[in-house]
Amino acid sequence: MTYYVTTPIFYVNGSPHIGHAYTAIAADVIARFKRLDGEDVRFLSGTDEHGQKVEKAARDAGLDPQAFTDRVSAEFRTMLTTLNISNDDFIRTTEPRHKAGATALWEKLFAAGDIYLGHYEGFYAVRDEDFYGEDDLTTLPDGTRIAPTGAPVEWVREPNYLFRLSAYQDRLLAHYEANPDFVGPAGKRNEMLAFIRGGLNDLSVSRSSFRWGIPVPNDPDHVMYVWLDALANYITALGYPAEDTALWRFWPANLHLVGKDIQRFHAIYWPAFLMAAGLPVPRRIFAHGWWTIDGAKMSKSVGNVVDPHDLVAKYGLDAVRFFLLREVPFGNDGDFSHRALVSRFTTELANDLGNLAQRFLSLIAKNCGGLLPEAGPRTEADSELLAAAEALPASLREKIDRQALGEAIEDVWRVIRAGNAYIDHQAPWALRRTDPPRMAHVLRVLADVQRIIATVLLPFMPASMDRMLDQLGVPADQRSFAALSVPLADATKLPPPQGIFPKMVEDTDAKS
RNA sequence: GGCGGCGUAGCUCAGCGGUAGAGCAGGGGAAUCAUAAUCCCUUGGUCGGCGGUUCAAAUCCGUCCGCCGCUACCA
Repeated sequence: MTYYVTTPIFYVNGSPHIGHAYTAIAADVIARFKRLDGEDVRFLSGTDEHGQKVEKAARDAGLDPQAFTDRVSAEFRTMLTTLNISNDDFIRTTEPRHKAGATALWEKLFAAGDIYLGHYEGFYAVRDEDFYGEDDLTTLPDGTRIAPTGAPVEWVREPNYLFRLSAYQDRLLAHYEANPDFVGPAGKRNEMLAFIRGGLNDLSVSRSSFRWGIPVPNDPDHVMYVWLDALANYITALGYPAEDTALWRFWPANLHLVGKDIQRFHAIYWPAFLMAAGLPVPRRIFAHGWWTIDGAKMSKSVGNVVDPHDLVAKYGLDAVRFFLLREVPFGNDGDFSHRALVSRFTTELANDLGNLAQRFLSLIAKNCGGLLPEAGPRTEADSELLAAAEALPASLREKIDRQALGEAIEDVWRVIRAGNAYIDHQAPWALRRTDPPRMAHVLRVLADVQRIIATVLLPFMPASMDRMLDQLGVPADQRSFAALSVPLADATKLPPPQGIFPKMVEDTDAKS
């Protein structure tokens, strides 16, 4: 089975922050999980590089738009590398393949009669080069209206191409009805439905007030409005309009992962564009929440914007990946703080998971000559623990399929806690005297359980769990769910145990 | 204003018709293999207020209070 998962393409008018990192990590976990589960996976990320804001940001930076986007796009690529994101492709909307595909999509919609020449009108602030809604405006005592920025606005009317969104209201509703899982989380789905039921207006899909965009076919005065351009990336990266290529098998996407602020574009406009183009729509769109920092909204003016590179440098990549997905039910908003991260790391990674491995591995090293012990007859307690571990791949699959990443981690932790209880109750250090074969068996049960734990956690913490599997003597080509059915060879030589998650040393003088 | 959601132990949350649960934090004990890490037991809640339906309500309905989201062209 194919599985196609995407991040949004990141808008290059600013540098990467924790929000971008969050989307990328979550999508990466899902992509890695599906690969581990034997699926044929395509994982796409990229950058969204057109539009007035980019044009302006480039001008402010004293660069031409292409040079500017080259630079910022590279920052996002670097972020993905830093975060160990396993995307198969990275698309930029300024690439020829994208421009060609987006142009083809436009032509298709135009030919179908769903794009027509009309006009867009609204309150426009020349100083801000931006349109404003009536609700945003303030009327001064002398009757002039001003934007929130203080800039005076005027009513302008601009010729524009419009997309016949209104014609798709019923088809969208029917699709939502027939596919209850089309949009997640459920609350967001209701918002989308309410929006559609409220009536859809046609959508302006071109602009003539700036130049930095893909030219509208046969009308060079216009460029495509950024959303039509941007959303098309999900198919242009598969080679659209060519539908006979090897990559096209991945369409429709299984999952568009997005931030909650851009959900409407993905859950309403994008399916309508696809319907108009005669293409199947994505199977699911899931919106995740936002992070506050120490309880405060992240903003440039407050100066609390978190740079992913700084986080990784300070805490280590897998600690960050784990924290972001563990701390909060996926889909909810969360709060990031040093204290919370360190607490999660210490109790769950160091004490629960890391220490469990260290406990039985050091016993194997000392009492079994560092060789993986043989299994013996099972007691009820053995079977119970093993069964709980063996159930993990299936239970995680179900949770990953509804993007319940936090619940998936919780499932694993239940087994980890059971593992710590098991080793305490079995007390292999006492069996060493009284019943050495039973001791060997207990240690083997723990090794087998830990192997499953480390395997199912690979998508979340790839580098750390690879090291844990090294410690368990699992060959590099035996790290998949399918491989779990093949037991490790008895007497496999294990390397000397080494802590995977050494505790973070708190800087007691952090203020200086 | 309209539509929707939430309010459960100190904290973060699960439960969504059958007389309250998890993790963390707090208290007591055990063990000593281990990153002084673990395990066992335990304190703690009139499940936002008030009414109603029901043999039975965090769980359904109404209402009030308090938060939050969406309400179109702004990634």
